[in-house]
Amino acid sequence: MDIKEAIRFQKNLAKKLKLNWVERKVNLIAGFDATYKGDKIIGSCSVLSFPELNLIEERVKIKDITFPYIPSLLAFRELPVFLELFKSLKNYPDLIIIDGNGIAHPRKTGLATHFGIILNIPTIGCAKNPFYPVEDPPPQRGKYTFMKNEKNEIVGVALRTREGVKPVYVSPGYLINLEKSIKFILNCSIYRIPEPLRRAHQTASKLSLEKFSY
DNA sequence: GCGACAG
DNA sequence: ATCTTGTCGC
Repeated sequence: MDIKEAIRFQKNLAKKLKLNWVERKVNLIAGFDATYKGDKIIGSCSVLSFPELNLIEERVKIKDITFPYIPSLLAFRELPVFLELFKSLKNYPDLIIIDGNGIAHPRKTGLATHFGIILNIPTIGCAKNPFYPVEDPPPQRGKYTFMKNEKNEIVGVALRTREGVKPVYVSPGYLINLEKSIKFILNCSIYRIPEPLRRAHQTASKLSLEKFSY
């Protein structure tokens, strides 16, 4: 898969995009994150109960890096590890939060959206930095400002998950709308980063510190 | 052509 | 993302 093929793949993938949330009970939410160590990528997944946010299951997986980091093509770098992690889960999550963007992406197929379409599961993108410029929201928890793409369409928000702390950048991934995405991210957040993601990140970075991690 | 640009 | 410990402050 080269760059041109990847972009073509995304354009085709975008045809399958759906953002309708089917109302139902959410009991398990999983977070997926990745960190890097030399020529390896360490993927991690944490499954938490909702709304209690207790850790139910956790998986980690180390693989060789097979694609460079190119903005807008992050999925081709991180998705392989995530797919393996997902298959290894014994507890099937009702919703997934991904460290990255959903439709806040030039072709509306950020990592979270790509992931959701491939696995046919609801996903939300939650990034630590914005893909598009966005105004900072008021300092109170729960406040947000809209993020627009190059066509001036609203594709996400800068959301304050904690009083006076830098916001996170939320965009729907697949099978969920923006309002529900905001609601779930807020209900999962104790600190700045929503718990499922925070736990996955902790586990991945902890493993990357091991002397022998292959 | 130049600068921007998730992890 | 990564190179990296302690420290100041709510």
